[in-house]
Amino acid sequence: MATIYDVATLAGVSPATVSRVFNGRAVSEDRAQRVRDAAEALSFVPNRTARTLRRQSSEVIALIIPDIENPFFTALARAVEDRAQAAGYSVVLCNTDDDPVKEATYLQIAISENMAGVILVPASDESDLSTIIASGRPVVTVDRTTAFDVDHVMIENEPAGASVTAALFDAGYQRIACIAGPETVVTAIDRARGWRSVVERRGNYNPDLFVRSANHRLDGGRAAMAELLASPERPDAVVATNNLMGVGALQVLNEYGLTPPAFGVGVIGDLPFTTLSPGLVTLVHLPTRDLGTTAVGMLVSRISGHREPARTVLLPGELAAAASVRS
Amino acid sequence: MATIYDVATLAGVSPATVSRVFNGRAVSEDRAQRVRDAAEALSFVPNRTARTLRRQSSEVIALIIPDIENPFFTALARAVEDRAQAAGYSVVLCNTDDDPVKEATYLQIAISENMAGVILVPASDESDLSTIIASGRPVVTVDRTTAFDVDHVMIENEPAGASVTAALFDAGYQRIACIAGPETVVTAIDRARGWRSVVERRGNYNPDLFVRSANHRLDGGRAAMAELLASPERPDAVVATNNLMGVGALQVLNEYGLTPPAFGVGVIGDLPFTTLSPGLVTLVHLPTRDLGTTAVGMLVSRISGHREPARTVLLPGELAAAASVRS
DNA sequence: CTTGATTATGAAATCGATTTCTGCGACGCT
DNA sequence: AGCGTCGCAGAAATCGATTTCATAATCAAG
Repeated sequence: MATIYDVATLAGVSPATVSRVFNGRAVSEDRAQRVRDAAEALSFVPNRTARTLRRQSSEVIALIIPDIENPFFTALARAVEDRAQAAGYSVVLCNTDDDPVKEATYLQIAISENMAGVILVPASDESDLSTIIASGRPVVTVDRTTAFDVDHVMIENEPAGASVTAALFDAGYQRIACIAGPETVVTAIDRARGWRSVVERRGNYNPDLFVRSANHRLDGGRAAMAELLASPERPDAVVATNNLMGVGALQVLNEYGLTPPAFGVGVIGDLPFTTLSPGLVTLVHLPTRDLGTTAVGMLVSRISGHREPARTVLLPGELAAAASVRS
Repeated sequence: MATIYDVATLAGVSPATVSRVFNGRAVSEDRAQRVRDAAEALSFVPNRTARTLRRQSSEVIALIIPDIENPFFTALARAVEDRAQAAGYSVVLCNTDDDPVKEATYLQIAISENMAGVILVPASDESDLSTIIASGRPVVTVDRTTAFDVDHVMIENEPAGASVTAALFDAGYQRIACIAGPETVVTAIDRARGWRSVVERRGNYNPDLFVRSANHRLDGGRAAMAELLASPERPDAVVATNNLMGVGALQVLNEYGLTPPAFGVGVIGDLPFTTLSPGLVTLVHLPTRDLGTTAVGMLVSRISGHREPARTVLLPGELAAAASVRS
C-alpha cells in the first residue's frame, strides 16, 4: 500500500502538502495537480488507522444492539446505516445478546478504537455508561432508557400498550392477557403498564393472573403463550410487548388451532415475515426508521461539537387495529 | 484516558516494559506487579488504534453481507460473531444492499483500517476482489462465488434445488414453477438449475414458461408469485430459491386463498418468523451456523499465517419435505 | 520603498503503542 | 580468572497520517 510519503516523493513535494491537498487546505494549483496525479498513479488511499491516531477520532459510529436476529433491530440498523453513510460515517454493528458484559466490552472497544460516537440500545436499565461518558465520546441511547443523562430516542411505550389493549376490548375480547418482556427492560415494563391501566379500567379480572414475563425472543413468546393457555384463568386474547414474542404466541396458538380472530392477538411491533392475512392481528406499528435517523442526527450534531443538555425525543407508535370480528 | 506512558511513570519503569507486561514477554515479577497495579489504578486500556498502526493489523474482522434485514444473513452474522469472539476477534458488520459500489467502499475501509481479515458474501458474481487480495489481507467468501481464487464456503445449491423440486413432484404436484433470484447471483442460478433438471426429467411442460427472476427480497417474491398466478400457464406449485422470496410467495398465495397444500410451496432456506403450521411447506434447511463457523475457522487460520492454495468447502442442505397431502 | 500582513511550503513534532537495538549484570563453563 | 551466553530493561525507532512551527515569498498599505 502506498503511503503519503510515496505520493510526496513522486510528486516532488512534502508529505505535509499531500495531506493538505486531501484535506482541502490551501495548496497552489500546480502542486495540487501533481499530488493528485501521483496519488492516482499509486492508487493511494489514506491509512485510516494513522489518521485516527493523530486526529483522536475516526469516522466510524458504533451501533450496539441486543439481538441482531430481531427484525426490529435490523430495521433500526438499516436506518442508522443509511443516514450515517449520508453523513460520511461508517457503521459497525455490535451484538450484545442482552449481556451487560458483552456490552461493556463493546463500549470499551469503541473508546479504544477512537470511534466517533456510539448509538446504544442498552442491554438493561442497569447498563453502565459511566466509562464511555467519562471518555467524552458522544452517546445516544435508543429504545431503552438508563439512569444516565445522555441523548435519548424512544417510543411512547405506555400509550402503545394501552391502545393495543383498548382495541382488543373494542373488538369484543374480555380477558386479555399480556406477554411482557424481561423486568430489566424499561420498554417492556412501560408497555405492560399501558396494558395494565386499560385492564384495570375495562377488564373484569385480576391483571396479576394474566401477565407473564418472558425473554424477548421467539421461544419466550412460545413458552409464555403455552403457559397462559394451560392456566385455569384462560384468556381469550393476548398482548405481546414485542414482535418476536408475538410471533411465538401466534405459533403456539396456531398449534392449538386457535388462530385470530378466534383468539385475539395484539402485538407492539411489526411482523414483517409472517404470512398472516393482514387485519387479523391488532398491532402497533413502530417508527423504526425515525428512531434510527433521529439517533444519528443527534449523534452527529454532538460529534460536531454541539454542547447542550441531553435531549429526549419521544416518537409515537401507530395503531393498526384488526377488524372487530367478534362484535 | 491513561496511556502506556502514564502507567510507566507511575510504576517507575519504561513504556517498553509496560508493553511487555501486557503482551506476555519476559519481565521480572516485581516490576510486572508494579505495572499491573499502576494500570489498575489508572484503569488503563491500551489504545487499539496505536497498536493497530504499529502492528499493521487489528483484531477486527469485517463481515460484509448483502442484506442485513434477511434472517439468513443475520443468522450467519450471529454464528460468525460467536466464533470470532471465541477466537479473540471482534466483528464489524457491513451491509452492501447488493450494491457493488458500497461493497468496494467497505473493502477499501477494511484495508485502510488494517482489519485482520474479511468474510464476504459477494454482492454479485462480478464483485471485484483484486484490491483486497493485492493488499494481502485474508478473504473468505461465503454463500456466493466469484471468479477470484480465495477460500470459499458454500452450500450445495443445485442438489438443494433438485431435492425440493423432486419432493413436490413426489407429493403429487405436476406443474411446479420456480421463483429464482437475480441472474447475477450464482446461488440463485445453481438452485434454479437444480429445479430445472428435475422438471426436465419429470415435468410435462416447458420450464422456460414457469420460471421468474426476482430480487431476493419479500417484494421480489410477491411480484413473481402474482405474475405466475396471473399467467395462462398456471402452476400448481412453486419453488422459491431463497427464504424471503418464499415468504413473499406465501403471502400472495394466502391473499388468493391458496394456502398449502392447495398450492404446493417449496423453499430453499428456513422460515423462522412465519406462523405456518409446520409440515405444510417443503423446505431445505440451510446449515447457516456451519457456514459461519467454517468461514471464521478458515479466516483465522489464514490470519495466523497459513499458506496454502485456496480451499472450497461445500455444505449440504437438509430436505424437510411436507407430507404428501395430494396423493 | 519600507513595513506588516498574508500565503504557501517544508521540517519536525505528534498521536500511543510495539519492537528493535543496545547495554548491563548474572551465570556457567573451562 | 576470563569469556561467552542469557535474561531483563531502557532508549529510541517505527507505523502513517495530521498539524504546529518556522521560513521564505508575495502583496498591500502607508
